[in-house]
Amino acid sequence: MTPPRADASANRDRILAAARAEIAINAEAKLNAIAQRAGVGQGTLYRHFPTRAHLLAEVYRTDVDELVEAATTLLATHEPVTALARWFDRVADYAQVKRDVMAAVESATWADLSAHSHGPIGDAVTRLLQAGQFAGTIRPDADARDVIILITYLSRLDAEEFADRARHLLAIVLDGLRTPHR
Amino acid sequence: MTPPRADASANRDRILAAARAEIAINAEAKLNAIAQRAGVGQGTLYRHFPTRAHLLAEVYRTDVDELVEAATTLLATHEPVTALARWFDRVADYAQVKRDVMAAVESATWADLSAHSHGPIGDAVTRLLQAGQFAGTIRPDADARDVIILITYLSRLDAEEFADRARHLLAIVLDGLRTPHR
DNA sequence: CGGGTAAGCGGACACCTGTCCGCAAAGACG
DNA sequence: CGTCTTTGCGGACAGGTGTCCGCTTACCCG
Repeated sequence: MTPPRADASANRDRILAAARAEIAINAEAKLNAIAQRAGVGQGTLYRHFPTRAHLLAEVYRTDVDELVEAATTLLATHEPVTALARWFDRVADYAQVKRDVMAAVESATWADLSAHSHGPIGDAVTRLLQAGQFAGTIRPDADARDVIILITYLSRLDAEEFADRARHLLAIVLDGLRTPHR
Repeated sequence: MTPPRADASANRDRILAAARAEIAINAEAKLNAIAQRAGVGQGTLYRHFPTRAHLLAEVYRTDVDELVEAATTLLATHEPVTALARWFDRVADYAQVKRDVMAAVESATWADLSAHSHGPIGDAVTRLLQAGQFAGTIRPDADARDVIILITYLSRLDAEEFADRARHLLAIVLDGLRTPHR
């Protein structure tokens, strides 16, 4: 864990800036183009962000943080299940505007998973679920990973289908997460 | 809609045979290798099956048909919700053994969707849902496409996670599809 | 059976993602 | 300030998917 070299972190920043700029123009920018714009080689880009998703995760980090924070706020002001429902709405909002946020979320949690942690998003979801489980309104056997898996379909819907179905699907998932009453 | 040329359909068959053979050895065979084994060019393969998924859909057609048939059988012998639950089990079985069956299912329904039909799988799911909706046990606003979307995550779980979570996730989805009781 | 035409062939090619490795230069240390 | 180590650079390359287009050949028709 030695501190990073000066040029390395400078490059990292330049890559992120270039990625943000490039993605603003075209959501599915080629990694080549980003590297070129940042004035670094391909290898450099890939060393800093081993996969496209890692890069996205960092680019959208602010948005991801906002989602995490929203979970806390919602929990403070609503019943757990309602908080979860609202949080889903929030997720849908993000996913609609920038489809890639979902990919970022997914990749963020994935990356963290192998490190035996859930990562910030996972923790947020865990808090939401546990509150509901404590109140008895969320099924006890559901965990954050379940939720992440079930909502990542959002990133694969095209714009039209998203508009038609996203919230509806989230409602189904939400009902599935409630405590079975029968 | 002119009938296909003789060599064309012969090639189609050869490609399918080659694909089956190649996939039996290695589930993620390169399309190149399949084309080569079939003795046709890349272009030919891609013309017949524009994408990997289309090819898989055809390769696993028998399995897909079996799933479709299972829906009918289950409906005849069980309550609708139970039938759906059992059918989910069946899907999980297939998905576990051959991960690609799910991709095939997905692509099959996708391809059919653009043709404004649901395709065989979609129809099977529709029958299951409608029976439950008629009985009042499945939420009236759920349709086949919802189910397809929600269960295609199965194809993206790795073997370990599949074993841990697949059925559990299907149970959550199933509960979400029940009529909300509150 | 011979000629015309369009369907179909097949492989070269474009394009992306991700890897590898020889080289440069950053920073520690005397 | 010089030298050594070691981090980091960058671009060539491998490997894969899907496209394109000039040539072939099956099939219709006279």
